[in-house]
Amino acid sequence: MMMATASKTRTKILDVAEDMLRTRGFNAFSYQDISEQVGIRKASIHYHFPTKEDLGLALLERFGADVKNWASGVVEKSPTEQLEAYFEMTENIISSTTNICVYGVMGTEFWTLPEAMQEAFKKFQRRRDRWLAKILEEGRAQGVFKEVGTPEDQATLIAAAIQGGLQIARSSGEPDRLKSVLRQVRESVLVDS
Amino acid sequence: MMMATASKTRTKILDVAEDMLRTRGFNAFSYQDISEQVGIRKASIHYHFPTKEDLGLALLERFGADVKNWASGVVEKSPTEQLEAYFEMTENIISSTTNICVYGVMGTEFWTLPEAMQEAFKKFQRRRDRWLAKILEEGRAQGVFKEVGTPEDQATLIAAAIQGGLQIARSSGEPDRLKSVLRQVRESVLVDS
DNA sequence: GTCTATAGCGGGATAGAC
DNA sequence: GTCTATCCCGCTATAGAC
Repeated sequence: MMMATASKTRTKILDVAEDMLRTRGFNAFSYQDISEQVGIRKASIHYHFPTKEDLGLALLERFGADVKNWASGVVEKSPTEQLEAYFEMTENIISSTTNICVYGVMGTEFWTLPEAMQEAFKKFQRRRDRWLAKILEEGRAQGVFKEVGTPEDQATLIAAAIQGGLQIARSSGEPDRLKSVLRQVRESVLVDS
Repeated sequence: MMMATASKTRTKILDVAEDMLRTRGFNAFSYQDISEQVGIRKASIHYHFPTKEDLGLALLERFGADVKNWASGVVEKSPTEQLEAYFEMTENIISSTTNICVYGVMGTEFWTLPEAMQEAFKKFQRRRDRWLAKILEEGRAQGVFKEVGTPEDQATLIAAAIQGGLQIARSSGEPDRLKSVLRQVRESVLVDS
């Protein structure tokens, strides 16, 4: 498998860009912003990522790999545990107070993104939805999840609720409202909760 | 009650700005964009809204009035009918395919907005949540809604799910996924659905 | 109220030295 | 790989004529 070279500077740039993407959105940070936090001049960033679109695609690629990695780390667990692990990961996002999930940011900015990023994002999003639907099917088969509508519908609800919940939690100044969402989702999924 | 003068041009500017806010976000449209659609020069827009922050605040003020108006139009209906009316309004947003709700846009762009807009948005958002919670309480009292967690938690879930659902529906290119969300929400709220 | 003209800034991006 | 210097563009905003 081809792997993009992961120099230290390149990684640092991606780290900083990811953080700003999550707090401000893709269009609201600049090469100048990155350069200040990384400690190199903005022209140097163009060496690693010629255009901002390249940077955005690299971010999406890395997100994809991170998610895959995370999923393979919990794949042996039970459906209930996998769902709880997913909730926990969600709560970690909000713990840095200003962050929200990539899905929400790009879902909102969607029509302002370069076409290649739109396509990459669609695939990225589809993977999440399929993963969720699969977990739900397994849980239903094992009798630990409620049968409420199709697994696909339920997966969409969960993804949507978490995505919106993160936004509400951070923009209302009440981070605990994400917990409200997770409580409700849990009740709607788990048998005898 | 003080009413900002609503000249025709001013209204037209707000209409165009609202549309672009919903499709692209607050930071991703310019006075130039507005001027092209309204048919006047961009300098003229500054006569009506000296700064972009003024324009943003005017938009939020109008949203508030619109919502109030809408709510007073359904206030006599039953909780179930009010909730259905709310769902229907949501579906109307997505019918123009590229639009999403203001809550989602500003929730995402939150930390890039001028402080006055952040405050105005918080209040705007709080009103929606209180409205939803009140409907849920009434429905429970009348025995037509399920008692799942607190009304506040459930209101947050519904708001979050719809907000996220609109984003997923439009960025996945499958507008019907909003329907999935609404189906699931309906099932989680209505008794014997 | 709308216009032309322009200031002033910050954005993405490139050239070429080191 | 990183630097300085620079280009071109679009943005918000203002000045002043009409």
